[in-house]
Amino acid sequence: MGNETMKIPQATAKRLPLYYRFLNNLHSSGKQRVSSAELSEAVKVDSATIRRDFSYFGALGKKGYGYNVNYLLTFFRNTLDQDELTKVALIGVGNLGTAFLNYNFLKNNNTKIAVAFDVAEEKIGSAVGDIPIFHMNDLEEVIKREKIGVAILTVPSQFAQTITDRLVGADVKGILNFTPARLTVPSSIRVHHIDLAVELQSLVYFLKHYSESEQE
Amino acid sequence: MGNETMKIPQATAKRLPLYYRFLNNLHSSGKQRVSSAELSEAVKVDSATIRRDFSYFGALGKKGYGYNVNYLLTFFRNTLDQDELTKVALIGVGNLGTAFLNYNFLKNNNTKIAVAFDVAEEKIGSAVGDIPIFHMNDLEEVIKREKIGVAILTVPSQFAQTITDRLVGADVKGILNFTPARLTVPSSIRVHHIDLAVELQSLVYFLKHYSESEQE
DNA sequence: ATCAACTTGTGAAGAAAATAACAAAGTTGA
DNA sequence: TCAACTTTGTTATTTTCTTCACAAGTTGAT
Ligand SMILES: NC(=O)c1ccc[n+]([C@@H]2O[C@H](COP(=O)([O-])OP(=O)(O)OC[C@H]3O[C@@H](n4cnc5c(N)ncnc54)[C@H](O)[C@@H]3O)[C@@H](O)[C@H]2O)c1
Ligand SMILES: NC(=O)c1ccc[n+]([C@@H]2O[C@H](COP(=O)([O-])OP(=O)(O)OC[C@H]3O[C@@H](n4cnc5c(N)ncnc54)[C@H](O)[C@@H]3O)[C@@H](O)[C@H]2O)c1
Repeated sequence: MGNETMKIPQATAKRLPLYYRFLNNLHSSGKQRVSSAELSEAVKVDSATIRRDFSYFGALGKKGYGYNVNYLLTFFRNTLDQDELTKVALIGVGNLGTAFLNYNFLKNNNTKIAVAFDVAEEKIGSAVGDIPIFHMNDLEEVIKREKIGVAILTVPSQFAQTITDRLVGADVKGILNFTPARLTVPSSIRVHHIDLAVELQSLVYFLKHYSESEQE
Repeated sequence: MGNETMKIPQATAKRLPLYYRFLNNLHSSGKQRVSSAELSEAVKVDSATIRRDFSYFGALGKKGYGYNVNYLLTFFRNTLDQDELTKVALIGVGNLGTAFLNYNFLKNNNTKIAVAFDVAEEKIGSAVGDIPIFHMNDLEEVIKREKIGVAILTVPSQFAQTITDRLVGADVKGILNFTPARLTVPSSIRVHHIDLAVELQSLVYFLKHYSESEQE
């Protein structure tokens, strides 16, 4: 109930960046106020869930009025630490890695891919955009020097665990893992798996076994 | 309880492809039997959850023994329809789209990206690997001709909804959406959102607000 | 044969998340 | 100023998912 230090539910935490993005859209389009019902339509989350999510941070809205877009936006910018930059390393500049380097994660964003690593000699020393590519030999040194806190893993899966161990040793706290490998890490390290093949497979499973019925 | 037509929990369904993949690994490495505890260590899912998941399909294991890898593998191959190919279309052959086309989703897999679409003239008519790139003008015709059931969306977000409407019109039943747009679809269509920016943001949020505590 | 060691499958409990429903408060327009 | 309307914040309820814990069956060594 508005206690900033209280831990909010994980499900809520995962929706916050989504809310933030849509509030930015609303702001850009000049909208001054918004109701949970409107927001619900835009982000496809039940309006009661949205009100509940917001309520963990206190009373952000006004009865009979809704939410003030500017106020909410400022609030979330602070809550999501949008003004504090988290530097990210990308390991494995292949198909997927290159796509991420080319993409600008920085739009309305508090994260930046600052450095990349690979083992392919022809890539070392070059850069994608303004992101330099280093050799894996320099991993620990560069990560510590650049104060990298998060790594994106896009290497062949058989190397994922070894590299993870090195990242943990270099004090990286969070890993976004795109390889199919399930990583073993100390409990203080947070890993988010994004398993594209599993996503596609499970979509197909749902289509075959749940058709003509509910949406997720 | 072993009734094949019963709908299993969604959370379970999302884990099935993961189990299948690891069973394949075990099989390849010549393992004959496996316990829920071993599997748990490999896929990072609580062993009770694994036993519960399997139990929705009946009694697949043996007390005191565990599970027979071959039997389980065959069972899941059927359950996941691994022998029936689902053809997939990819829309938007840019950074991300090209990475997916280059990647072989087909390994141990029942899905295949069969066709791709774009609007950039220089890409039309060419191919990535064996996947031809068509013009968006031909979307409906090609999708119907090729009997495409699933689409992967990797276009700029402002075009996502319009293209989605066309996909729905062309009888596509499932969409894997990589754009930040939240799509409006009839309830018979299933959409899985993979929002990479949100994943990165929420990872950062967890690191700042949940550190020194539980894993996901 | 016997028995200690394993490991499943599941009932029961617990935890987390989503949704319903509505009193209370504020807004809007006449 | 007031009445009709809107919309929040929250309490209660429901749903979904996870985990515990253990009886019961199976194995494998002796
Ligand atoms: N591309 C996709 O669409 C896709 C889809 C699903 C999953 N994945 C997974 O993502 C990962 C990367 O896929 P990709 O298609 O980009 O592969 P890729 O082969 O194109 O790229 C891998 C890159 O990692 C580099 N690399 C190899 N060994 C390394 C090491 N020890 N240290 C650092 N870098 C090393 C390679 O030089 C290469 O640049 C794989 O694990 C793959 O399973 C990719
Ligand atoms: N690349 C990433 O790392 C990344 C990360 C997160 C999200 N995304 C999202 O994925 C989507 C694609 O990103 P990208 O980096 O590949 O972009 P991109 O610009 O490299 O590729 C987009 C492709 O879509 C094509 N296209 C444009 N309009 C089209 C239309 N009307 N119909 C069909 N094709 C059309 C373009 O010709 C281009 O080939 C975007 O919505 C982006 O927000 C990408």
